[in-house]
Formats: sequence, C-alpha cells, structure tokens
Amino acid sequence: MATMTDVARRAGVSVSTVSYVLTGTRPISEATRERVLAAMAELDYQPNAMARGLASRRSNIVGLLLPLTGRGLGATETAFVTGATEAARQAGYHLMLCSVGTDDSDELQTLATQRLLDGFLVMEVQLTDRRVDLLRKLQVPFVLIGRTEDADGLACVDIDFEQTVDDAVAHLVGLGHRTLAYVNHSEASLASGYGPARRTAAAFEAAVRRHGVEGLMVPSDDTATSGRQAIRRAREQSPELTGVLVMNENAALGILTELRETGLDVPGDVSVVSMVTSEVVADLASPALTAMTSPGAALGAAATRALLKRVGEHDTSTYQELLPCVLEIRGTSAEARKH
Amino acid sequence: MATMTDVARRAGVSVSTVSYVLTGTRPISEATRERVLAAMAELDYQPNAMARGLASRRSNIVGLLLPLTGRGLGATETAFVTGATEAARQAGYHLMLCSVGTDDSDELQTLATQRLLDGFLVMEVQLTDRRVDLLRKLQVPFVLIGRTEDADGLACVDIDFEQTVDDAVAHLVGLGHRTLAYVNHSEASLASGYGPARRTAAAFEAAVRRHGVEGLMVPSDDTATSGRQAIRRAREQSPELTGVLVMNENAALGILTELRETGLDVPGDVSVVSMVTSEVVADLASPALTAMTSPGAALGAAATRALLKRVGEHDTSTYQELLPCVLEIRGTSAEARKH
DNA sequence: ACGCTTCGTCGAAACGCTTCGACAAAAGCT
DNA sequence: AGCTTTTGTCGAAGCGTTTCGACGAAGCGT
Repeated sequence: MATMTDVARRAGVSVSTVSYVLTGTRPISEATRERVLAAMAELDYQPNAMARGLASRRSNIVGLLLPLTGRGLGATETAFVTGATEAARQAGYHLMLCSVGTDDSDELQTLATQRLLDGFLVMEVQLTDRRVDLLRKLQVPFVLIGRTEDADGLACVDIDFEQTVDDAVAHLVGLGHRTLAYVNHSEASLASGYGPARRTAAAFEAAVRRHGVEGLMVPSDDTATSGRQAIRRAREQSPELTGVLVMNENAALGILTELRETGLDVPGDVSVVSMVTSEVVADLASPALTAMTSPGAALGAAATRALLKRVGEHDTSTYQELLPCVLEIRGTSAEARKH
Repeated sequence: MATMTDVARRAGVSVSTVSYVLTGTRPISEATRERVLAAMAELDYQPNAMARGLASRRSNIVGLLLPLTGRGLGATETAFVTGATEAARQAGYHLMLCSVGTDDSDELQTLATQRLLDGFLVMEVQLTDRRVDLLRKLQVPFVLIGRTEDADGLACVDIDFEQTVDDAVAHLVGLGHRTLAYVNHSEASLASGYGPARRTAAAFEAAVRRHGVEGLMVPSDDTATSGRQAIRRAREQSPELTGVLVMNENAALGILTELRETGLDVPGDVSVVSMVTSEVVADLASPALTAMTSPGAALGAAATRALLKRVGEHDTSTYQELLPCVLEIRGTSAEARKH
C-alpha cells in the first residue's frame, strides 16, 4: 500500500505539496500537479481514510440514527435511506447505519463523542425527543427527519402532511364525495403525540371544514385486520360515507378487502385514497390504490444535503423543508355515485 | 474533549498504561486499572475512533455492499440489513451502507483500498460476480450473501433453497395435491443465471420427481400483473393444477387476485404457497398467505458473525452456512378437493 | 543468596495524513 | 529601480492512538 511519502518521493516534491494537490487547500502550479497526479496513478495511491480523518478531524461519514425495532422498514423508510446514501455518496461522504433506540442516550453519546461521525441524520423523531437535546448539547451537526414539538433552532426535513391531506381531500371532494372518513394511525400513537398522526388529524379536520363536507376520523393499527375493523366502525357511525382516506398501507389493503367482502364495489361505491404510500404497495392491491406517494428518496437526499451544508460551513441556523406527497390516481377512486 | 494523555496525567500513569487498560493487550495491576478507569469516568473520556483506527489498522467498521437500484428494498433484504447491523453492534462493530453497483469495480476498489473498512458483506451476489474477484485480489475479508457459481475458497451465507422448495412441495403433496405449478422468477433472471432462480428450478424438478407428482414451472416478473398472467398460462397448460408454489411476493398477490376473479376459491380449489416471503406481506393478502418465511435477520446476523471471525483471526477458510425458510401455514393452503 | 523468568510499567517510535509558518521567486505597484 | 504582494513550495509540528523494547521489582527454584 503506497503512502503519501511514496508519492512525494516519486514526484520529487514534499509530502505537503502532495497533500495540497489532493485537497486543493493551497495553489499548486500546473506542472507539479501533473507530476504528482502521475505519481499517484503509477503507484495506485489511495489516501488512508483513518489518517486523513485523524489529521483533519473529519471522517466524511455521517450517521443515520434509525431505531431498528425488528419489525422491519417500510418502503418509505427504505427509500429514504436509499436517497440519503446516494446523496452522501455524490458529495464524497459515506453513510453509517446506527441502530440506536430513541431513548438510548448512552449509546448515542458514545457514538457522538467517538469522533467517528461528522453529523447525524435522525429518523423516527418523536414530538419530544431526547436525542435532539443530547445532540444539541454535544454540539454535533444533525438534521431531523420529522419534527419535534418545538422546531426552533433545529434543522428538519419532513413530509408536508397538511398539504398532503388537503390535496387528498380536495381530490375526493372534487369527485363529488360529501362524506369522508380518515383512517389514521393507532389511538396509542395519537395519544403519545406522534407527529404525523397529530398533524394529519388536525389537517383533516381543517380540510373538511374548508370544503364544507362531513368528516369522521377513526384510528387503526398498521395491520390489515385492524384496517378492516376501522372501516366497519366508520360505516356504522356514518353509513352514507363514500370517501376514505387512510394513513397506513396495511390498513388500506385491509379496508379494500373488507369493503369487497361486504359487497361494496371500489371505486364504484366507495373511493379509497391511501396516504404516504409507496408505489410497490399501491400496485399490490387490485385495483391498484390511488395514493399520495411519499417522497422518500427526495426527503433522504434533501436531509443529507442540509446536513452536509451544516457540517461544512458550521451552519447552525434554523432550517425547515417540507415536501408533500404527490397524488397518483390509480384504480380506487372515482366519481361519487349520483343519487 | 479529553484525550488519553489527560487520562494518563490524571491517573498518574503513562499513556501506554492507559492504552493497555483499554485494550487489555498487556497485564495491568488491579490497583492502577481502577485508578485509570476512575480518571476516565471523571473526564468523560472516549477514545478517538480515528486515532485508534490509524494506529491499530482497524476501523471496527464493516461495509455492506448493497446495490441500491432505486426500486427499494424488500422486506427480506431489510430484515437482513437489520440483523447484520444488530449483530455488528453487539460485537462492537459498526455497519456502513455502501451503495456500489455490482459491476462498479472502480468504486469498490477505492472503497476497499481506503482502509476505512475492515471487511465486507456482499449482497445481491451474481453467479459470477466481479466484486468477488476484486475483493479476493485485494485480500480484504468478505462474506457473500448468496453464492457464486464456484464457491470454493469463499465464505457464503445463503438461503437453503433446495430444502425450502422441498419442504414446500412436501407440504402440498401432504395435503393431497398431485399437480403442482412453480411460478419462478422471470425468464430473464433464469437466463442470466440468477442463483435463486436456477437453484429453485432444479430443486422443484427434483422434489416433484421424488414425490411422484406432476410439476410445471412458469416464469414471472415481480409484479402482481405478471403473476396473474403466469397463473393463467399455467392453468392453460395444466388445467388439473391444484397446488401453486410461487417465488416472489408481488406475483403471489397477483395470483390470488386472478384465481378469485376466475371464480376459483383459495384454498378450496387451489392452494398457494409463497416462498421467501416476509410475514408483513403474507398478512397483506386475504386470506393470509401460507408462506415459507425467509430467515432475513438470522441470515444477516450469521453473515456478520462469519465476517467478524475472518477479520479478527485472519481466517480465510471456505465456509458455508445455509438456512432454510420456515413454513408458516396460514390461509391459502388446504386439503386438495376429493373427486 | 543466586540467577531466572514473569509482572507491571514507561518512553518513544510509529501510523499516514493536514496544516501552519517560513521563505525564495515571480509579479505588481509607484 | 525599490518596495510590497502574491504564488508555489518546503519542513516540521501536530492529530490521538497502539505497540515495541526496555527495565526495575517481585516471585521462583535450588
């Protein structure tokens, strides 16, 4: 393995000159630059990442804080990770997966103090999140995927839930539906103050009022079975219901099954719009789900860019970027039946 | 940020003594060890990962070579990643996600030569894989998830496809099915020599022969639509077909839809067993899919353990570990109809 | 009491890079 | 022409560890 000293000797310059060629920190004449580059090529030189990191106090690695609960990642999260990895790579950075629980402060502190990582991308952000306080105290650059209660002084990238819900409701109302149900996340997450659940709940209420239609919200777990129960409950409470907005994918599929088995046609009798849904899952259903496709990869890329900017420029300003899900009309939404 | 020098001064010993306490490389008396540990605690000392890496030529990071194609990761892959991350963490290692294309030798070479990673986990292994040759040439420890054509001298961890197919066929035959179809991966992947496709094809043929039943194989892309076409084709060729084994999840859901719309009952008329399927996806269907659940997390953990062993002990022997998928009987398989 | 090994510790030399101050040489001003 | 900048390069001092050789102090067998 060739080192910088080898390159310097071969090119007949000092090591510092080689370093300047590599980093561009100081001007180097065209002639010697070429000699150095040639020497590197001949020796198959690759800078040693550890040595570089030690000397420059930069690892060029960012950590992705992702509590791996064991139940796996959904398509949205996966897309996010993919997008982030790709964006990091393009900027010459690497992404390290850090499976640290949301409340495992010790583990996170170790990780952040080791000087192995230049910054953090924080996923699965709670409304009040201990990791945020810790990272802030430690003065480590970080960007949240999601938002805390008070986002002041923080950098966040998140789905624009308000816009997304509003677009979905507008779509259904535009098709003539006058009585809507929103199948949200579970009661538990609503109670614990889970951001997306809270925000969409509020947004749904606002949208419904603004459009002057009836709206009913019911909670559901993220399983097909729970989705079936939810839609049954919704139809009991409000039998004239023709438009359904549903937060999570598995519940959405359960709802389709339940409606079909009740003898109702989708989208003939009832229209269903799924939120924050990936294309893959949408196509699993038959007919394919009309859905608000989550901008997973775009979010990941945006978050990474924001983080790298903070790392590079010691930027520490408040920053917020919200991306809406985009409506993909497929087979489960149609004009409301006239009566 | 406290350094080792600070700790040494505080404990009244030399830096090397501190280092020995930390690494256990040389014996240290109980008394000074305690003094050193106390000093560390008082100073909130954390070893600097870069310095340690430079001096010891070990980063304690392993790379996960995962071509992120943009179409996202399935549940099995995700579980794998999760399992690997967790296993690495428990051994004091970290996992770095490396999105490197299967034929991007330059990128991989850079990565491996940088001395940033102690070893590699290689996913999406092709039957003949250029990455394998490169890593071998570079003398970097690595473990494959999957198998190449010639696995001699390599370390591989993979699904035991032969066993899995055999178990699935045995399940269907045990229920009285005498004519089976196997909906495999696409024609293209079969032609390109994709391992799982080839291996399951051979295993299916063998199992069918061994059990003395009829078997037909049809290819399908990994989409619901393609699954529907595949089952239609299979029933044309072999109308008395009552048992279906299907390789990929999306196709499996398509098959259920197609059968239902043809007026056939599952599992009353036809039994369907899905292979290498995660629980989440299995539950999406109604009735839930009887499936061979892939041991994603276990595979990831096994691969990581194997890799760390090689890294630590400069072990370079041939190694192979195969884990079968386990049969989860749910709602899509039942006794064959008597006639 | 004598050498001999074992134990516990120290000092110093790596590890391979970045970065700072210094300094000729070249270039830009009046 | 003389003076100040700017440009291009060098040497050396870190960065915070690990690791190796050395060495005094114990512990052992005889």
